[in-house]
Amino acid sequence: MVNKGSKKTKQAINREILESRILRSAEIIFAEKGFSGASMERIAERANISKQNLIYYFANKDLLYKRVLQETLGAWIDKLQLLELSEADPETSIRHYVKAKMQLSRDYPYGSKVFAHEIIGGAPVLRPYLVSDLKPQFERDIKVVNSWINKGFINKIDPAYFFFMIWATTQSYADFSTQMEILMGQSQLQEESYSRAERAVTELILHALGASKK
Amino acid sequence: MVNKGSKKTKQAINREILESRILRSAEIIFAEKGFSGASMERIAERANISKQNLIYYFANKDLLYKRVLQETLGAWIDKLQLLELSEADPETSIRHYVKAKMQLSRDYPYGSKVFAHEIIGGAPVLRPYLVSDLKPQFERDIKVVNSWINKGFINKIDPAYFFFMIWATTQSYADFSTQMEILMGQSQLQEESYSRAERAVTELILHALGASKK
DNA sequence: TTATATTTTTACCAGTTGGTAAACAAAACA
DNA sequence: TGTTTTGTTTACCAACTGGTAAAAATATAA
Repeated sequence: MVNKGSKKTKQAINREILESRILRSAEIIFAEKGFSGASMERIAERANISKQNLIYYFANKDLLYKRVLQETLGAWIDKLQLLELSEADPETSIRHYVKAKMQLSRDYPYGSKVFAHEIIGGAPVLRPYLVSDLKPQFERDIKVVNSWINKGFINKIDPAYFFFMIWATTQSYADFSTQMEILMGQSQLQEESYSRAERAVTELILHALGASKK
Repeated sequence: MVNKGSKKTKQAINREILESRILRSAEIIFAEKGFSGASMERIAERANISKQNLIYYFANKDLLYKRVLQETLGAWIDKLQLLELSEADPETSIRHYVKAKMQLSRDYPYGSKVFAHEIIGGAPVLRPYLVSDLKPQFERDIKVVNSWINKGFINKIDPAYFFFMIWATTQSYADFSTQMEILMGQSQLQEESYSRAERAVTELILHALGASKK
């Protein structure tokens, strides 16, 4: 009882910490094994608690999975809505957009992988969110790019293909990192290598659109 | 006994037909549910045989999974080795390369998805093949692209990023078809829509490289 | 301190699943 | 035709897994 104010009790704080520790563990296990391959036992193990204790915080696996997906999608939408494509300046807009997407791949590699598994599997859980959240945003962005085309700022190509290319390219740095590491002979994509990739991808995309000033 | 020659018995023929029917079923189920989520029961069901009968043809699930991956990777390598990037003519080479990759996405969407699940999950099974088969091919192709750069035919960018972009973009038409269908409001990517995508992707990539003659 | 709410542990189970063993059926061979 | 090889079905099970029930422990409030 009580505690109507804003002060958080020790319990509430610990709860938050533990919940986010669980979510991070779940993210990694789901990314590695997919929904079915991830066991509650292993997720709990990774979070250093018992399986039953995990179930105390997240009543069932579906719920935990949804939370992981929501957190990822939330982070993406937050970051990408901020930058609002500007009608006036394609190059700057695209630079920011690509940079933000690349940073998301770097900062949330596991969430990205869980998302990828989900979509590849037909989006059984995420479909409603894609329709209600992503689609409207997508349609707004399409309009902006169309205005660029009409003003002759960039090449004349259906904007949908343009976005698909950006998404695929940037997300592949999270989703297919394993393949990249094997091919480039690195144990992991280091910080420096990541910013080099960011620059390369940005230039490739600017050229693809014909938005580069050079 | 006997049958040292090349004539195939009815049994052998039926066996081949049934095995490929099983592999097609397995491909679809693995694509949809991932390795762990795919049950032998459901794969058998889809192939219209009993689970035990399935096990008669493929002794265990790991073996079946490996076969599905091998068939896909085999088809890819077959198609892509054929086209051998030509040192002389970047534009034609790239057009063929992109076209081949897009056709693979269209013709083997399920295999592509199984492959994606596998890589995203850390390539536990495919890693050796990536090292022994894909990496050497990759390194040969890198050299060709480098020669283009040195001759000033295309923009100066690390070829690795270039290939990652092509792969990500083309494969996304198989792997993320669900997302694309939701965003473009289509029940499936139709034939016509696919060839439009092929043209768009080709132009985007040619521009990205600065290999377009226009 | 005592009562209450929260958290953790212990014990357990029903459903699913990959796989084995063996009986049974059908085709190919001699 | 009888025999052997190949293919299919039936019966079954051990291991794993998500989840329930409830007891035990710990922290918070009065």
